Amino acid sequence: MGPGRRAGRSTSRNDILEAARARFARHGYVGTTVRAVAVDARVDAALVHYFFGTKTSLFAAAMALPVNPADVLAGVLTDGVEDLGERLARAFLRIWDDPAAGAPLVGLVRSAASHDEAATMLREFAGQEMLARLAGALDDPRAELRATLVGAQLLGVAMGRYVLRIEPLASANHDTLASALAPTLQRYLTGELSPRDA
Amino acid sequence: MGPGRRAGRSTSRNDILEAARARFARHGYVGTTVRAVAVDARVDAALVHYFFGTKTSLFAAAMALPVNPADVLAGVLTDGVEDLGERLARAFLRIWDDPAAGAPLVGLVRSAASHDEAATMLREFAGQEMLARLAGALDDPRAELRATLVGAQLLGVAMGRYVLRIEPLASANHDTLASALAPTLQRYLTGELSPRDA
DNA sequence: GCTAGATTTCAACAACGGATGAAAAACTCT
DNA sequence: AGAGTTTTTCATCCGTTGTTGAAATCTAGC
Repeated sequence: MGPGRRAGRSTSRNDILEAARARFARHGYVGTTVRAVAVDARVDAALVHYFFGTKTSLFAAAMALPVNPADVLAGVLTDGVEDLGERLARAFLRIWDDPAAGAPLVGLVRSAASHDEAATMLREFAGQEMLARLAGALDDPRAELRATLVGAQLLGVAMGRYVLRIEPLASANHDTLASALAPTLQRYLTGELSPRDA
Repeated sequence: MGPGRRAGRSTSRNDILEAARARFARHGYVGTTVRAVAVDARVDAALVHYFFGTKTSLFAAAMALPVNPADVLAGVLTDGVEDLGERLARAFLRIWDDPAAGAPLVGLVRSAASHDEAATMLREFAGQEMLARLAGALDDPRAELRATLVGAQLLGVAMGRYVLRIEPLASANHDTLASALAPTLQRYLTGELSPRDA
């Protein structure tokens, strides 16, 4: 093709971002190469560096979410604690089932498993930001443990349904799943943690 | 040091295995290099290949579990379905809290997130072997969905407590956690999946 | 049309990773 | 003691990766 700018408006920056999101979601941070992203975007590898500098900042740019989950959580928390389990389950599934938000999240989780920087990213974000806020809304001596139990259940669904795609969980109906999860979350949030408490 | 065999009995093969387990558990398959394993084992990189051939078979050897979880599950399943949630939760935590079995499992999960071969390994093993057996013990039209819900909850605990080490889940007491999880698992196994079923 | 800036490829480098072949040293068995 | 086997390092190969510098081509403002 030869060097030099192409005629017309350039979509390269966006092509690269989309290709990067797909790669990171499928192969994680370490398993994704700048060159492979460039091939997917039909672009030279140097262009990736021209737009984004280093691989790490490309990752950061690609993992930027269209919605801020902390805001979604804040919205869910305003309506009190009574139906919280149900509303939480539905909001969670809605975000993850949306490809625009789901792909970066899958990439983040995949990368967090084997890349320290991504793990820190996820921990600070999900841990400090979201779990702390959830625990703050609870008013219970074991609020933090309750919040992490909720987090563990949702993380498990994220792994099984969206990352590993285990059937029939991966294809399960949105409502069916929400109904199954809601009582679990509600018990972790406000119910008796151990049967002997009753 | 110079080439040639060292005096006395050699522990190198085992040193390499232990170093590999630790590396795979911390950095996953892709993030672990044969050279780093060799350094940890205080051995030349070529020796790793001498003993284990390829990196993939080193991984397979390092991920071999001291106990077969499928057997543990079979044992748990013999005593009927009444207290199954409680027994399942305890057996799960017992295995993962044991370092000898826990390290390979953490390595497997970490690697599964970003390495296709490890993902297949985990899927075939946990999916076909364990979830199918669990579903088979259930006698319910939605047995498979129930089994994967149990799997998702346990996978979430594995990720949060052992892989990402999110507090206070990571340091939570064994019994406290088992008590909190047992009702969830029991409901997924034999309870009403959706509140409207009642 | 000229000039400044933006976009694009090419070529290359330095580091790293998995893997191999050869040679050296120790052990085993007769 | 000698032959064969096992363990060990060294040197090296070859492919891959992140990254950079230079040059070429297009667009925009004057």
